[in-house]
This record gives sequence, structure tokens and C-alpha cells, in this order.
Amino acid sequence: MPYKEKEITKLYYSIGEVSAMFSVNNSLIRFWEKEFDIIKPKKNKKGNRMFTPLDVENFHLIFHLVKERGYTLQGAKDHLKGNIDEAASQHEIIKRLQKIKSFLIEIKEDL
Amino acid sequence: MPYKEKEITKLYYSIGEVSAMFSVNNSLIRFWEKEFDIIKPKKNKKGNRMFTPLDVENFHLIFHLVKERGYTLQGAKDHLKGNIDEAASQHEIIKRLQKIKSFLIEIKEDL
DNA sequence: ATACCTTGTGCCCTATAAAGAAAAAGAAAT
DNA sequence: ATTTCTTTTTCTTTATAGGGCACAAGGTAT
Repeated sequence: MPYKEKEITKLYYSIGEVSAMFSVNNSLIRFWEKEFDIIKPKKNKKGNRMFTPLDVENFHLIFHLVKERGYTLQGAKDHLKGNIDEAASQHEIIKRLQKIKSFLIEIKEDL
Repeated sequence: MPYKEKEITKLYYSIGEVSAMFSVNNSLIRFWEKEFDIIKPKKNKKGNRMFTPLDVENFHLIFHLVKERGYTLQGAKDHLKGNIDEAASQHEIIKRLQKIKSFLIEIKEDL
């Protein structure tokens, strides 16, 4: 599993940088870009793709589904559409953390 | 999708009965039988396949993974082995923990 | 006639890589 | 510094390998 988590500091990545991150061919990235709506890099004047960190993260997600979990591309697409559940549960987590946060603030004020 | 849950009462089903249950071709069943260890029908004296209810259940499981959830055959195999799955879901866990971590950092900065 | 068998072949689509052209970036020499 | 040469990177378009089956041929048993 070639991909190593790296800090994302740059604003934009070239296609070559992204393909190197995941040890895949450039053409795979272009193909997935056509297939998946969530990968939509900007293009500069010349037409070169400029991937934001979010694009990279989204590519990573697809990479995970397809290469590690064994979904077909269609299966991955469906899974991504169905992510309303996950989004919802994330929201739950956020709400709970906000409660924790205000609790901690309360403690702080007591000190 | 085509398969309707039916009561499983018989001891054995012929390949024709099974393929009818799922509205698939006989050849698909024979193919999956070669691919997946968990489908292993007995054969009678003549060589005809005799599917136990368990075989049918297992076929149903594979059918679900491949036709409804969009796994590749290999992906379905891995999923059935179970080991890979846990490793894969680590990815989601890590991501959620990273979110939690950044929230906690946020909280810390507020304090 | 029907339902099944095995073995082999062929096919369609998915998923990816290669090929070819153009531009940019380095490196060397003037 | 600027010209020239070479290598790298990107682009788009085209080709190809393999997955996932279906189907046909030739056969057996009911």
C-alpha cells in the first residue's frame, strides 16, 4: 500500500506529484477525474491540472475504496453517494465534541 | 433487485432452481462455484449439483456483495475472508480520529 | 423433450497503460 | 545572459489486457 500520509501544505499539486503520492500512473488520475465528480482540479492557463489538497483527499478516498476495499468504480460511486449516513454521524460527533468543549470551558472558568 | 426471499424448506436445490431464484444464468452459478470456496454443492450419482440451503444462502451473500454493493469478485472474496476488512476500516477510523484530534486541538486553543 | 453435465471459445465492457505531440525546465556552451 | 541541446512533464487520443460472464458443442440421464 504505497500511499503514505503526508502533511498537506501546498496550495496546489501537479498531476505528477499526485500520481507519485499514490504510485499510480498519470492516466489513472485523469481517468478517475472523468469518472468521479469529486475530483475536479482547476486548470491553469496552459491547461495543466492543479489539484487542491481537497482533490488529493478525495482521490485518496477513492483509492481506498477501489484499491484496498475492492469496489468497482461504480460501486465506489454508489458508496460515495450514500455517504449521507457518514456525514450525519460526523455531525453527531461534532455536536458531542462541542458539548465537551463547553464543558471544558466551564471547568476552566471554575479554575 | 430480482431475488425475493423465499422460505427455504427443501433439503436440496438443483442449479435450475437456484438460478431461477436469483434470475441469473446457470453459467454464472457454475462460475462463482469455481471462484468462491463457500459454494460447494454436493453432486449426485449422475453428477448433478445439489445445493443445500446453506449453499443458497452463501450464494445470496455473494450476490449481495457483487450485484448490490458493487464489489469486484476479488473484493467480495477479501470481504468474506474478513481479515482485510478490518484493516480497511482502519482507514476510516484513522480519519475520524484525525478529525477528533483537530477538534481537540481547537478546544485546547480556546482554553 | 428436458434438464443437466464438461470443456472450450468468444465477447463486451471496465480499467488502465501506451503513444505521440507540445511545452517547460534544466544543463552546457557561447 | 542567451542560445542551443536534452530531459522531463504534461497534454489528448488511442490501444490493450483482463474480468466477468454467456454461449455453443457434444454428451448423459430422466
